[in-house]
Amino acid sequence: MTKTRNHVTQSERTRRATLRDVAQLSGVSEISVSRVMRNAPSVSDRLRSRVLAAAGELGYTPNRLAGALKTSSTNLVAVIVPSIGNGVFPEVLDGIESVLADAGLRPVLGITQYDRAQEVQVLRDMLAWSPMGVILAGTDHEPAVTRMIDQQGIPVVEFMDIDRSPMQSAVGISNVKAAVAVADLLAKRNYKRPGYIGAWSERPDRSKARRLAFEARLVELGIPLVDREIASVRASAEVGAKTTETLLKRSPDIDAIFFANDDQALGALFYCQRTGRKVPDDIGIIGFNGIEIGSTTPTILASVVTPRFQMGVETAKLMLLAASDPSTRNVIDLGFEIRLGESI
Amino acid sequence: MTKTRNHVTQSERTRRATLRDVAQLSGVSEISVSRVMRNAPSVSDRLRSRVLAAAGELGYTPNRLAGALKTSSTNLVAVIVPSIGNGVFPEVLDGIESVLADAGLRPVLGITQYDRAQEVQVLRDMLAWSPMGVILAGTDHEPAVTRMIDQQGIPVVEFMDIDRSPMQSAVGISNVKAAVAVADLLAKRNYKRPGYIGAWSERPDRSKARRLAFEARLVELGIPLVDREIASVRASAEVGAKTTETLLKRSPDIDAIFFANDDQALGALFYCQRTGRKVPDDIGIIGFNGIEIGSTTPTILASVVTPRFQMGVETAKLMLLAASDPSTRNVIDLGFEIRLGESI
DNA sequence: CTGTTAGCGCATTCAG
DNA sequence: CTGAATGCGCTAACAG
Repeated sequence: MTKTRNHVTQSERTRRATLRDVAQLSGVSEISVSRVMRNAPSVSDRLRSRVLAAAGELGYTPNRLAGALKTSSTNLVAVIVPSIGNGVFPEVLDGIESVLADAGLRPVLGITQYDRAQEVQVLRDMLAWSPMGVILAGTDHEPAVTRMIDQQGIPVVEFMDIDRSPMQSAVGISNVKAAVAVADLLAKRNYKRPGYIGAWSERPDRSKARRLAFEARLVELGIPLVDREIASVRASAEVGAKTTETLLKRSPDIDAIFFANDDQALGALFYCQRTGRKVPDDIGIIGFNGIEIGSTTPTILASVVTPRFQMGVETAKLMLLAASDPSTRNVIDLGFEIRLGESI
Repeated sequence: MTKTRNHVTQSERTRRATLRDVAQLSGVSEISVSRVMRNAPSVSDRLRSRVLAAAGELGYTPNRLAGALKTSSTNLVAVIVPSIGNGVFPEVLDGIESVLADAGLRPVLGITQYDRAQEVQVLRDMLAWSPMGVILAGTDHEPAVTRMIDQQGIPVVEFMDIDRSPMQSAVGISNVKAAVAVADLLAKRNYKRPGYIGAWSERPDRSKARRLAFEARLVELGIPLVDREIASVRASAEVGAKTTETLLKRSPDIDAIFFANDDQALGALFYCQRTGRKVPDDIGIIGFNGIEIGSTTPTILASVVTPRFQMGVETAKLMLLAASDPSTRNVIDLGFEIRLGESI
């Protein structure tokens, strides 16, 4: 009669309800409760309602650890990004989360601080939870990353740039194309002495790839780069002002600057305003990312506008697709748009 | 001799290695492998190295689902915030993650879109994973939230404001004190006709509480609020410019505006600059949060600077403390600082 | 220091 | 449509 379970000595008040509790209260088998909770087919309405009543009474919540152990599949998605405090990743994450949430999936967050070794660590830790998929920033990873993901046999979607070929699928823009487009724009606007400013020692590498493409194109156009300045610290408006000052002091004849990000570009814009340099007459400024504030400044900031939220959305959609069809191999180029603004 | 496990029919190539595999290869018991993997005490160096060799060879990774099912404890922390795309939360999250990561804990992300019902849903879903703790934004939640967390008996830390009493512990600033300080500042600077601008229909409630405290204090000071404008959409610089235009058209004699956020305040600053209004001579502007760009504008934006990264750090630290001592009940007031800038 | 036993809570067989 | 048996992979609690 009574189930073989007499060690009910421990304080029952605090114990979480299980399938068995619901089964006993409603007088059905555990498996029937399981079926009801999962909305599995083949359950009579009568049984269903009895079970739901009992579950409600006990405040039963399925223990996903147990379910996942059995099925070895979870609704967790490992999302690994280099940073989160500022910059572009929060907006991408927002897009990712909005799609995942609608599909009943949960992002588990990992941050690498732009450190490839940390990416491996974080991924290893997350894979121990058997996530149903992995989302990574960039397409440049340690071999161990590829190996570990292959071994688990789960989908992976990489987002940001699509200049390298991804492990499976990727969503992003071509940084090379963007760099070329900016160089072409500078040429078209008759700038002759271009400069470049970056930050954070060009972490991640894709910003360096972008710069190299920019410089290469300038050479082709016959207006080679005059000078560049790469800050060692993270990008910010203040750093933008400082690097601009440094660069212009060293190479006063620079007539346009391409910035690796809008934070620095805005700092430069304000710096020029304070020091009486006319933008774009004395110096042209163009940034990267197209952050919102730049479109409201008295001199609207020129910038390469990247579709960050949408990038997250498409990334998550691709994850969903790959979940239902593991053979999915897509590369989605979302393209970019150049906001000309008034600073170039 | 051979373990009772002869259904090794399924493709072995793809199966993930388990404790048993490592145990068999290294010729020890499963529990010994377990102890080695967890760095448990009482393991001889010889055994340890043998096990590690075998584990390495097999590429063994512990399955945390199984471990967690057994111990009913995880290294997951549910982190639930209203939004992530912009604003203050990414920076707080950054602080949270940095501390959690060092402690071997992983944030699982939930986003509520400022919807209390969604907060309940998301929390319920996350609790099914038996997180070791919960971190929530704000101190205003559905009763179900409190009930569910109490029932699980896990620590919860709330961050942002500390004007209400928290479920257990909280980290943040007093929005009331901040509002009073701004009102006092306006009085001291001899502004007589103050206005207020907010956005997003005052979601979350704490921004409304801040406004009400601001208005109440103004009455005490004898300079009651002249007019206010609350946008229904999310805050942005563009919205800041528009709401400012609306407000000033309706109440042209306003001589200072307190903004619910710096995005709108910056938009206002640029708007005034474009339309020839002198800041702060014609109109004073003060924002909220102290975002970095505001400190580099030609007219430096006055703002209430909130310690967002540190808020995340202290929140996570409190979570760690509560994990080791469940009786922890702390409220940490991080305070704020008013950056006077040049706009007020 | 090392091993044996016995589940954690659920879902996949396979029978009725 | 419903149920009984079995084990996912790991680890506490005990031996030895």
